[in-house]
Amino acid sequence: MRRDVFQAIADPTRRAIITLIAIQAMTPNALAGHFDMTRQAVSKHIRILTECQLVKHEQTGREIYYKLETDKIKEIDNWLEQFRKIWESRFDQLDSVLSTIKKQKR
Amino acid sequence: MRRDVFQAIADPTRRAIITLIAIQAMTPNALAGHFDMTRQAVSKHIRILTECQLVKHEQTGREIYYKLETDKIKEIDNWLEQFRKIWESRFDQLDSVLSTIKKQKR
DNA sequence: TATATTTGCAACCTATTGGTGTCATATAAA
DNA sequence: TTTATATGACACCAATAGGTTGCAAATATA
Repeated sequence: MRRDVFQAIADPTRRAIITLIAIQAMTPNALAGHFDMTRQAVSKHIRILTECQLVKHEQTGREIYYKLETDKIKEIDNWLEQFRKIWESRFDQLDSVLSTIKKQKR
Repeated sequence: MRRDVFQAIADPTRRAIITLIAIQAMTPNALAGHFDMTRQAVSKHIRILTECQLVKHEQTGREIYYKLETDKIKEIDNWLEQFRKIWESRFDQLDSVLSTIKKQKR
């Protein structure tokens, strides 16, 4: 089973779950109330999020509260880092200079 | 067909393609040389990347050079923005204070 | 012109994904 | 103790994803 952070955030429901629990910890039941699908389906998404450590839980009685594990979100941020160098550097400006030269040649 | 940026970067091959063309524009043939799969499979990935505008192309003769469209990468960065507020703020520190209090109670 | 190269597209196949309903278990409430 | 509630795990199913091969079209080369 391929289970990495990128695959986890690919699903819109899972991204919504992440956003919801980022604000405050929630139980699966409470989460399910926000979606047009069964509690089991939502639980399956939570399971995937848990498996790739995007989410941690805390049990109080029979209720389980899920909350966001920000460390793994940072992993996505780290991947983006390589592109920030491109779009924040002078490459973009250089690129537009080059295409201007190209246009002038025609 | 669900086709958004998050689904596009879910696949490891597509992430590798993105990284490769971020450095320099490449043809599908050249790209295929980097992977253990057929050129058609790589082309299919390129097609998906093109459909969600992560990639743009430029034809010169019979060769087509693909290059990264950084704007769409920024979309991912924008989504992460909401979490940066969490992990860069004092919430994390507050959280550790709260759990310390919790431990002392036991 | 005849041939080779680069590419995209479609048909096809299998594994995975995302949903469902059913059930067992643990805790809370009557 | 009996009943209600919250949850996870399982079997199942349809749609999708990611790979394959084969082919047609456009451009470059002999």
